Amino acid sequence: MAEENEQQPNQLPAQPTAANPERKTLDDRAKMTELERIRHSCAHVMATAILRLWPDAQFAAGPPVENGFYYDVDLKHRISPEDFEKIEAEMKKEIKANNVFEKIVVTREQAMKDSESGRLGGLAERPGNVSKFKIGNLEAIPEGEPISYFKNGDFIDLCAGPHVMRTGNIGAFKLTSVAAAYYKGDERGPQLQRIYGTAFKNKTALDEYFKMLEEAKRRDHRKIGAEMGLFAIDTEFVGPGMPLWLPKGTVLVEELEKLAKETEFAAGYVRVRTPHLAREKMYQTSGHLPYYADSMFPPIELQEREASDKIKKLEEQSSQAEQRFAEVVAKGDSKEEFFKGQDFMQQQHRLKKEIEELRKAEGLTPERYYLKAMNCPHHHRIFAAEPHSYRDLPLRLAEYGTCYRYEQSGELFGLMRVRSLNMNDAHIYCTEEQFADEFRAVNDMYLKYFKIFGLEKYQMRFSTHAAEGLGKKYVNEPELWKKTEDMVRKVLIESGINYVEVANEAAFYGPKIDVQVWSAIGREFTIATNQVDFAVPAKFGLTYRDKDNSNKTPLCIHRAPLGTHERFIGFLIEHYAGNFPLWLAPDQVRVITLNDDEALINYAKPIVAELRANMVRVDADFSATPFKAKISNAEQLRVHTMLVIGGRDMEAGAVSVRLHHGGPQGAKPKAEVVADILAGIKERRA
RNA sequence: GCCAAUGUAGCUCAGUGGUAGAGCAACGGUUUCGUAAACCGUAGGUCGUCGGUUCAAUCCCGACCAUUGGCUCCA
Repeated sequence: MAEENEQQPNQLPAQPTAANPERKTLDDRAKMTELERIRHSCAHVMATAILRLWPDAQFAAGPPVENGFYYDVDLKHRISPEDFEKIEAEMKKEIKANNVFEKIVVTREQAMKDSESGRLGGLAERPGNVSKFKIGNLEAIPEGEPISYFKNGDFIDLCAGPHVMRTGNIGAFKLTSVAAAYYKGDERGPQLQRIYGTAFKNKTALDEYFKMLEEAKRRDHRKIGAEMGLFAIDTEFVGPGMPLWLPKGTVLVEELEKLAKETEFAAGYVRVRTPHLAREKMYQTSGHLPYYADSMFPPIELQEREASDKIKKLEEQSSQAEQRFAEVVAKGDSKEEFFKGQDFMQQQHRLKKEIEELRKAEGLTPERYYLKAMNCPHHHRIFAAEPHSYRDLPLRLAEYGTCYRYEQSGELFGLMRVRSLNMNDAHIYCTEEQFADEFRAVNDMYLKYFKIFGLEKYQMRFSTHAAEGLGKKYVNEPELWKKTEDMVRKVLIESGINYVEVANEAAFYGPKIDVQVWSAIGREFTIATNQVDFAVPAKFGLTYRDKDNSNKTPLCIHRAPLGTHERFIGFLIEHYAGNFPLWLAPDQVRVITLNDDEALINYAKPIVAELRANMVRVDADFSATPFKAKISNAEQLRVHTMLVIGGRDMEAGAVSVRLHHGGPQGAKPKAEVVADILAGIKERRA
């Protein structure tokens, strides 16, 4: 299904994610590296160990993954990290035994029989404990493909291999975590326990891996964000997933917006602004509600229309009945009073029911407003606000729009996955003839940005629809799908962009191209997106007047090359490990005097003033604090450029430059230094 | 939302069934120094929240909230 282009060396190969293990072909398996074989074998050893401790365990799938391996197990006992030591001890025994991984080719009938007896994925036959997941795996093997077992010691597993020769070939391993996972990744299916581990050729490589993880933690955007005072997430008062940008983080936000505004202005975009809310009708019309409602915050409901006199009258009667009932209850407890009370109660009940029915009949359902989860419908209404001629097209509407998405609680992740987000959004309305050029221009813009940020490790992913999703996941326009997908593919091929094509991942309104990047800890994210929309403009009745005086529906390109501030900045923090280039650095320059000598301060002050007058983010440390400490403070803040001033500099009309992480650069004439700083910012030097 | 782990001062972390400590940061003072951390002192905590067990809970138990690692989902 995934059709792969040639990979550039700087791009990662497309990999099935842990979530969606594509069934490997025998060809793929033959290509498994030695490390992957070690890890796959280690998964078998782990299963062996788990069975010795809990013989009734049922195993599903246990492949090698990017940094190790896992095995999904169904087991009554909840495996927790406390159990790891026990399991690892059993694993060590199995490795020490140095059992051979023996391949046994069998018939489908034999495999089915061994599944039913519980033998597969077990140490022995387990009557009454059918290897149910192995049956599922067996059924997934195409007719004609050979069926094999791998056996180490008593453990026999349905497995196509390949493995290492002996369990003793597994050099070093460690169990790392336990998680819930659905069988075959299907939410509706049974939930299994997924035990993760990792394995390497030897202990040194294993230690190196954990050292690397520690390194990665150090550049985690959540850690650096706190250290540098970039953002805060106040879950108690603001809410989870809704970051607050602190002053220094706001610098990053505004620098990115500045970059986007300049770039988009040059590319012929116009800017618009839209509210954060819209009526329910907006999302009914756009078609988002049926596809997207789960990801949106629940609506704000307003009672806008007034009820009819008839309802008002009934409501009055109802409240009177309620009052009388209360009076009766308060008065006494005679039989007569009791029945009277019953009457009022029944009366009220009847009235309420009648009122409810009337409200429904009169269409008095409350008016609903939704927080916008995307900007496109608003932009569509901007298009609709004025009549358009083919001469106006392409019309490129840009906005850093604020959106709100109700992401599931377990999905939130620092700045990378949030509930309030600012999107580098724009919608390009164009004719079919203009489409290819516009689409290409958008791709060029991506590449321009990536160059500025030195972004080298990314993957372009072209997501197309799947026929079986038409009318459900995707708008039911089979011909339009084909046509637009062909157009996009053509542009991609023509512009020589390397990409991976993935079926059944498109937006509901059209195919898209996502740019995937990886966070410091290896998690994958879409950093930018570019989508074609051939469906929604028509739903809003958007048209332009063409040359032949007919009304036509424009195509729409959604694009967000800088993604969202939240994710993009989260990514940049990790990309630069907090050591931002001068133009982005929240603290660009700090002027530091050797001591608090008045002459030095008087020499330094005009330099600070000149830089500030040129919009440089500069501050000064003229304090009596020991000089080395002043340097250290500035380094810890990650101030990009430190201008150090002592007596020698003053006499020479110079300043000594020190760069964060770059060390002392020596003394230079102050005018030269100032000019260089200003140029570096203006050029957005790396 | 699901599974698991975690939650002690602004940060990094100790700690105990008898109502809490260290380093850094902050604040006050001393210190006058050429490229990553001077010295002394002060202040700072309902030990995530709520409930339970107990004479007594930060510690044991439960629920909830949040974060983290995964799953599902996604910019």
